Amino acid sequence: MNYGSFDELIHAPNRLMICAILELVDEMEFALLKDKLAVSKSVLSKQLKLLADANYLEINKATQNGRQRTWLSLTEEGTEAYKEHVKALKSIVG
Amino acid sequence: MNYGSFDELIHAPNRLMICAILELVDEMEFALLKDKLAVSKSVLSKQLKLLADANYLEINKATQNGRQRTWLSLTEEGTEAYKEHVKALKSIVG
DNA sequence: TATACTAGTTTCCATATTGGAAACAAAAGG
DNA sequence: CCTTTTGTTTCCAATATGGAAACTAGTATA
Repeated sequence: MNYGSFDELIHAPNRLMICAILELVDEMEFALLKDKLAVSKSVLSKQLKLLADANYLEINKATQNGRQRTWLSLTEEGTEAYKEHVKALKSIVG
Repeated sequence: MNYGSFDELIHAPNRLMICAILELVDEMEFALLKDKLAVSKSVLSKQLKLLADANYLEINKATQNGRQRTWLSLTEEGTEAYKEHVKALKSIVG
């Protein structure tokens, strides 16, 4: 039986939300994610960097119709870590 | 539909474990809980105080067979808050 | 080209959290 | 008394968190 692996990096409220959202929608724009979380852009940027540094998150920048956009998505490693963390959570809270 | 109420006090890893354990077993001794969490007594004492200050935890001291023992248990308010937090978690992680 | 705007990033700073060791307190036993 | 047991509180260092402001890069506009 696999009880999952508790991941403190993912557990923090904002980062848990980020992972949960990105796992569902596969990818999302910075600005939209910022609105969903209701945090400042500096805070979001820093939380994203933490996830990216752990190879949990991919940050893709592109220009569309003259607008700069940043797309976020979990890497495979990030998705796996998130799923493991969810397992761990479930084994804790039942 | 009730999505629960995310509770940062409960969410922190050690405190989440404390609540999860106490919700299951109803009450537990300080020393045993300390072993389960694998933290120092000062750390456990402080986390317990935080929960107690929020009226989430009851701390009962008694002397049994000449030994001082401290029993921990969630209050009704604590149990309720924990359950709400678990709901919130589940609504986040699916 | 100069200026302004958009979209994030990084710096700065203040506050909060976390953790263990050590000092302390209280109760019980010898 | 002195010691042991069982937590609590203090002390101190390390990390985390958050927003505002400064900064950067790309794009648009005059």
